[in-house]
Amino acid sequence: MKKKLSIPTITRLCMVFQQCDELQIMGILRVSSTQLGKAIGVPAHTIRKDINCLGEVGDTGSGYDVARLKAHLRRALGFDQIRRACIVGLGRLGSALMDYEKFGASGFSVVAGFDSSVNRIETMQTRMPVYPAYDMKEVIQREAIELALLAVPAPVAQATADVLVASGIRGIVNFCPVVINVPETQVQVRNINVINEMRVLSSLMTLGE
Amino acid sequence: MKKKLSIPTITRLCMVFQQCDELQIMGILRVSSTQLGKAIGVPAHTIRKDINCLGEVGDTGSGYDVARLKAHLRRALGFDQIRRACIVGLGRLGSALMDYEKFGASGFSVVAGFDSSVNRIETMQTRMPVYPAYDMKEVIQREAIELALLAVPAPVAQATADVLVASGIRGIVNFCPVVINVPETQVQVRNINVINEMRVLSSLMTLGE
DNA sequence: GCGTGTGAACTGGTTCACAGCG
DNA sequence: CGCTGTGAACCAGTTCACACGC
Repeated sequence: MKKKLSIPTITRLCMVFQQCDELQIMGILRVSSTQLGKAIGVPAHTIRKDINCLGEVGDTGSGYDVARLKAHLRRALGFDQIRRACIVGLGRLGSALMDYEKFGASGFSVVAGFDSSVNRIETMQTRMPVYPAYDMKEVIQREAIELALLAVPAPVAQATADVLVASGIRGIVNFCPVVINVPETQVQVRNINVINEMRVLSSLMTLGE
Repeated sequence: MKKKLSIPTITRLCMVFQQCDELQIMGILRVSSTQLGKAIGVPAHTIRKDINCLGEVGDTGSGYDVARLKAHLRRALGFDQIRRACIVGLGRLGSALMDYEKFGASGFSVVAGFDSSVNRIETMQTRMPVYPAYDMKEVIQREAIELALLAVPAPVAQATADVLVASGIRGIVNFCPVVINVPETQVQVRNINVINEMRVLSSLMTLGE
């Protein structure tokens, strides 16, 4: 029974996908909603509802076949093709991301880095091509890059995002602690705001729940 | 009219708090819900509802006094005292976080770093004290550290979290792509999962909305 | 008229309960 | 008997609409 996927559902299904990967590596063939729920920290009902959105996948009475579940998720979430990505802003965070080797195993291929400071680029020892900011549009189009990890200083975040949009990028993970404005029909955005998460955490700590 | 704060509400209020800071720096004294909403990317209704949870704060008809609003938020969210934090795991991400100077201006004081690799610690040039992992409990208690940024490799995340809990930590920002289990009544957790965010983004891109 | 405060309506996601199958 | 699939019940957060004050 196919249904439209809500964002919380998508988020959880992505985690289920990850779990399937790990289960497969461990050689486990079948898994129940209870086990999945435990692994990703949500009740079993929720998992079942979520998985149901993809149509019937489980064998009633005996859980899910890991390989089959993973295949369904791959198609439903669009993980068939690997996505070409770039990192914009090579300060501490940007270069940490550049060194993060897990991208490859996750269906992403980070093929370029950009920074406005030529010095920084020159002193950077890396196997990934790095370009000055003014080449952004050209490189993104030439390399068919679909998504960007935006890790520039907050004051230039919007301007940089504008260039990304003009370059035809389709998705942005925004690490800057400001809201960026993009045409929502063309470009998807996810925000990761470390300071805000810390503040929320701090509030939860004082509120005691 | 005081009400209990939901997590989405807290998240937005933290962003409003941040906005107040910036407005103050710019010397702006008053702000409307419309302006705030635009700045943090949510409709004005929502902002008003959120702010209302703190009791009456705005002057009917003429928006909010920035200083007063900020003061209310500070008290309601518990930003009076600065929180002592530590960074656990000094790989690329951990050390990037260590260099992130914005913490100070945000009410946090990062007073220690921990890593299991002694080599890494020795070759690290930094003004922040860095300790081997086996000193974690002792240092956390001695330094009265309340929260931790957990950036260790995924396989040791749970074990490390257990030590943090045993050390009496009160909050964890978990950067590892696994769910960590902690006694929820004592310790608050917020997860930041970069790979999962990228996957969600990718799904949204294929689903075209 | 603009902007806040707030109760009422609504929407949609989560939780429950149970039928059905291995 | 355990586990999935699913319709129904529930609940929470969001959105709306309007009264009141500047």
